[in-house]
Amino acid sequence: MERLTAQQVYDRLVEGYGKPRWWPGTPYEIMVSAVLVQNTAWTQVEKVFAAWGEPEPAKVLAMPVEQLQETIRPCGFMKAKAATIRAVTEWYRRYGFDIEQARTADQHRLRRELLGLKGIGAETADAMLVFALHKPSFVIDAYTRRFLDRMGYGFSDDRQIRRFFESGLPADYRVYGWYHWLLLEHGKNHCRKQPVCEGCVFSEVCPGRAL
DNA sequence: ATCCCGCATT
DNA sequence: AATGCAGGAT
Repeated sequence: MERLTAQQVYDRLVEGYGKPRWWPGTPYEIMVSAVLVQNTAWTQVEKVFAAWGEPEPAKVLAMPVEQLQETIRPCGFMKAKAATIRAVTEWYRRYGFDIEQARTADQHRLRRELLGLKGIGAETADAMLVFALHKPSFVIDAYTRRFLDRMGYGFSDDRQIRRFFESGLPADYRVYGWYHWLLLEHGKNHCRKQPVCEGCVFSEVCPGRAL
């Protein structure tokens, strides 16, 4: 059975969901919200920023940890996430809190540095790389895995998934970011745990379809 | 595989 | 009362 290429999947997602959106906020907000949203609904992140305003890295480092914990409480895991936000902010300080300076660094070096921070796993690191640091490092999340699994690609680990996307697309961080947003939207609307296959743009080619 | 946390939804 | 949510660490 012939499977769609990464580019064909992308084109079909655009048909289904229209022009992709982008991760909202300033680069530092994006990095902070990437931590806050871990295993947490996006509405909780919005709640935190509505009360917090725009977070500034220098102020975060000057803030007592308990205050930071209280600020992010609605997102859960407050102790762990507060420590991670501090770690990310201290990492950012190495680049003078200057996103342009950080962007001049090598992509794989940045990825290794982020993965070295406690509380930053592959998914969060890649989200930061794409949306804040503008590096083409494909974000692989639970939605992505479930979609590919249902579509019958048969990938057994994230390395294979990464190769599928990164060798099948232009190395453009914008495409990676849009793609991630589209997969997220698809996972929320159709390719859920309990799939909603009516109206899915992949329904004729998906072996996992439930019709 | 299991536990971690807070909040919305059902 | 139970489940689920842009995960990560052990």
